[in-house]
Amino acid sequence: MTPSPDPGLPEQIANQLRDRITGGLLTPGQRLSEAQLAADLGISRNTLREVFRLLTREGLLTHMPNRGVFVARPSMPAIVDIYRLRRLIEVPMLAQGWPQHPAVARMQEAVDHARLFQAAGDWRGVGSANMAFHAAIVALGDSPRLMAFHAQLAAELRLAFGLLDAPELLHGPFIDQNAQILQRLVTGDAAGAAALLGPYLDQSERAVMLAFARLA
Amino acid sequence: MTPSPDPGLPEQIANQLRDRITGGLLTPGQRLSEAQLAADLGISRNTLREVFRLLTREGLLTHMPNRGVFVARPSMPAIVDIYRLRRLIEVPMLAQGWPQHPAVARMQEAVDHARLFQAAGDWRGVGSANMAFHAAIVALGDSPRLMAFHAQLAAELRLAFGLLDAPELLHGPFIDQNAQILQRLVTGDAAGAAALLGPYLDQSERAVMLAFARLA
DNA sequence: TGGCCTACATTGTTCAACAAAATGCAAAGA
DNA sequence: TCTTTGCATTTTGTTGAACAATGTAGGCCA
Repeated sequence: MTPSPDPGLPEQIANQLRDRITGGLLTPGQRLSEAQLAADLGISRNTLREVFRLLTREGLLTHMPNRGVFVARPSMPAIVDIYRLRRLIEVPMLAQGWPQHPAVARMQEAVDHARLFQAAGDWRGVGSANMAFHAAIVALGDSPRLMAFHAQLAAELRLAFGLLDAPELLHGPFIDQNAQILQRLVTGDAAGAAALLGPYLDQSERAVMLAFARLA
Repeated sequence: MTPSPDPGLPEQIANQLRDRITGGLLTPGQRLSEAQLAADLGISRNTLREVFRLLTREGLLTHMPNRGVFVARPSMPAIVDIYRLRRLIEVPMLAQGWPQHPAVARMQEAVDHARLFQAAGDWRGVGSANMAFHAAIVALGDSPRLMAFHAQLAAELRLAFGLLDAPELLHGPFIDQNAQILQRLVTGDAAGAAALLGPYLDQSERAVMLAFARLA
């Protein structure tokens, strides 16, 4: 996601925490104590603070002044917002996509990986491959800023996925749809591909909302 | 911009630095020494580091590992990218705008302020009012994430404005166009307003590019 | 029981120190 | 003279401890 020519320690720790959060080890709403977590991770409080800033900017943590940081709690409005923005971003980028673009290879790769993960029953892997597919769609647009923004949305969405069960319903139906979109794109029918993507995202949003409603 | 219920010290310092940068006190490409700047601002190195993280995320500073932070140098591709994203964001938000939305009042306010600043010959003020107008357009969409993203783009663009001369050419022509867009919106013609905005942004981009080319 | 007040715990910020990395300079060699 | 190697210096990266400021919890008193 990030081009990351920066093997800085805070970024490494941020990756660890990201995995813990999206992996469900940290439950949403949970408070993260600076002192204790710093000791757990073997880093200083100051460095951990920098990590918190990073993840807060990404929407994975919520920072309340003088009260501490908490694992973000995905809300219904947040999910609606994220899907609206995904439509706003991904559909035009796909529509102006061009078959020889390097990102197309990454789309193909994502489709293949998703199939492999599906065969192995690893639904979390399928979800990651799915997200990689959509990141590649945005990459078609060659806008570094838009890619970074979309990556943020994806991270926040993964947080929501993490606490939902029924991963098969969330990710399964989209493996073949991804393949269809990719096929239209490589045959030069970018408009047709984009036309598929809108309903695709609607369907995905409905699935998430349903699983989310079952929670509350 | 930021709802900012956080009067945190780093944010305050960040505002100061933002002003210094967009105000042209710091020249692009200039390196900022942690120790010296911390002493100048009367804060600790650690806190300054946090400020650097903030402004780096906003695109105003560039951070090179183990080398320090530098004032970002606006590039031609960056400007092209920013304007493309502004079109992608602002036009749809305006098109789905609705006359009773609270943000409309902020658009009106921005138009009025721009006129006042123009009368006073304060072109930098006009530029700020202009940006407030466009921020209000995005606010029509009621997406907090999109507003934050757009604010980032605006900050980066202000950096480019700061080092360009001819502010009258950059900001002057758009005062009346803002008023026209607003008028169409309040009369319920959101589509017409959006139709004006596209060419408007094209014209603005051309003006920036021209001034920028004169620099190099 | 309900509201206030005090003690405690946590965050916000600073300071001083050391390790790691990059920069600049100077000397040695071709 | 030009290049290259190595060293000293400077700057960043990270740590740990300290203190102030704020929020929280529990007990006390009416």
